[in-house]
Amino acid sequence: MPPPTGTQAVDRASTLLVTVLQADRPVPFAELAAAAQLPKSTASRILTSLERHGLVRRGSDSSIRPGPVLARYAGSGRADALLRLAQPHLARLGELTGETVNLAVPGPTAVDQIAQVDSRFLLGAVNWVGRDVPFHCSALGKVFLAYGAVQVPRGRLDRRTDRTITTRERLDADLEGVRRRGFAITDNELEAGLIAVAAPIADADGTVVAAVSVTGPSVRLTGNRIAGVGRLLIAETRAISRALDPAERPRNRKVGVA
Amino acid sequence: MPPPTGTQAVDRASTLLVTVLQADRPVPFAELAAAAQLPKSTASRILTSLERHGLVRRGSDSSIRPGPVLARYAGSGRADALLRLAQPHLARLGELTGETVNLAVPGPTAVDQIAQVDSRFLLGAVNWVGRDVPFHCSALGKVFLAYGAVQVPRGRLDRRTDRTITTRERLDADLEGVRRRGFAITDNELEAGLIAVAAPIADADGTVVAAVSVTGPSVRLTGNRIAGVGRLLIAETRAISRALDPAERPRNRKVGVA
DNA sequence: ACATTGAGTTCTACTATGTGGAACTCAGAT
DNA sequence: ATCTGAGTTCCACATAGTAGAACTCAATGT
Repeated sequence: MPPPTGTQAVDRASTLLVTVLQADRPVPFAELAAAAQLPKSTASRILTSLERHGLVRRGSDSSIRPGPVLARYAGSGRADALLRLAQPHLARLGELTGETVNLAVPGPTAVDQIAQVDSRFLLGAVNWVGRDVPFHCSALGKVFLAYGAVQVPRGRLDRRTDRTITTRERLDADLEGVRRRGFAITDNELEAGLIAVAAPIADADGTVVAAVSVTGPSVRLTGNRIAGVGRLLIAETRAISRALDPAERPRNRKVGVA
Repeated sequence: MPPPTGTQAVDRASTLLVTVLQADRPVPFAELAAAAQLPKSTASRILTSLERHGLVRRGSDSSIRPGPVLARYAGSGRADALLRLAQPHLARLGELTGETVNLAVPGPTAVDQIAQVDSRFLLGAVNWVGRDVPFHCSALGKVFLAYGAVQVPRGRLDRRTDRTITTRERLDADLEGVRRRGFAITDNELEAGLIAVAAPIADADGTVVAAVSVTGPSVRLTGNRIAGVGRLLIAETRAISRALDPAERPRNRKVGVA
């Protein structure tokens, strides 16, 4: 199912930009064009536009890196308050559990990861930036579903393992459980051997805007340990929600035409 | 002179994205479309694409804010090393001079501002994010010209005041002076009553990649004070260049196709 | 010194793609 | 219940983007 609505050029530009942003160092032009599967002429043209707007910068060796507009944005403060506020809490969860901790927000069609604290163990969840994690079979996704941050996707519920929930009724029942408990669990539903627990972060209005998860292998995250992790998660996510409260109001200041 | 090379859609998308990044809070959709001078249908379509790629996010009230990809980029470290390293030095320059301090990189056609420390006085340079500051009549621009970070623009040299340098010969002479002194000066050349002093930041190879300026009104930045500011600038920019050195090497790690 | 290769930009003819007005939907006001 | 405003979807048209080929420039080899 390719993009339903027509915007090829912008999609391509976005792909290029995202690739540059996710690479951890300047991306050589050729590699970038290849990664985006674009003929070099097209890639060149699009990058010229992005450069004009300061979104990318070409080094003297003509490798591509994030541009001044992004540096400025990243540098000074207004970068998502969420991450700054959440960071210490994520770190603490990492300390306490030793497992992989993730912060995510609801994307249009899948869970969007924002930050990750890596597991202390050798066997742990790898970094999944850019992977497509569906709502119905991830702990983070279930949190978003349970608290109405996203709608249950139309169409068939993808089966990822033999334990994946694929019917609406069973999913609804599970989500009810999430709301009762205050945290969501996925137990071998996304990938065999993988267990995750997640709890919601709400803004001042009580709207769920993000979620935090703890993920590990089923050999470590067993029975009652899950309940304990759940309790920790609730404590930390509540703290984050509280921290989020007083901020996030002002909507003054008009946008200039430059 | 509209964009010479053809890329309307990407230009429009960039404008939208930049606007969102520069606003200090979520931008209401209508305002955004207006700022970019786009019919709402077009704006909507483009934003849908940007959202698909996680570059923007639409709040429940459908105001637009930077998306998870940007939050992630901003949040975790790889945001321009330059700014992080320079920040304390800029702050110190602000302390010592009391004047407006700017960090900038060479853009394709003009000086690209990255960060600013505001003047302690009431009369000082305002924030000029997004303004078009030409190379030949700004201190920062002259630094880039003098050290070959950009070429002297073809075509007529724009006259901004009666003291603006508009001939190649006089500009070359001035740039020679910049190289001799180690810092550049603009005295009433960009705007009446405005004086700026700037010095270069070089990377490990000695290539000039950025510059720092101190800007103030001619009533305060007089004669010998300029020399003193120049000396301060050189000291701090040297320190930044040195700090920049050991980093910025690794160009391993391939870019995945996601 | 001259040919060779490779990386990136510019050119150009073709048509696929993006455009924007109008119609539509939805939510909140009156 | 009707209106108003905000945003999304639709659709016929032509503008704007596409990709191959030609071109430029630099680096490398003989």
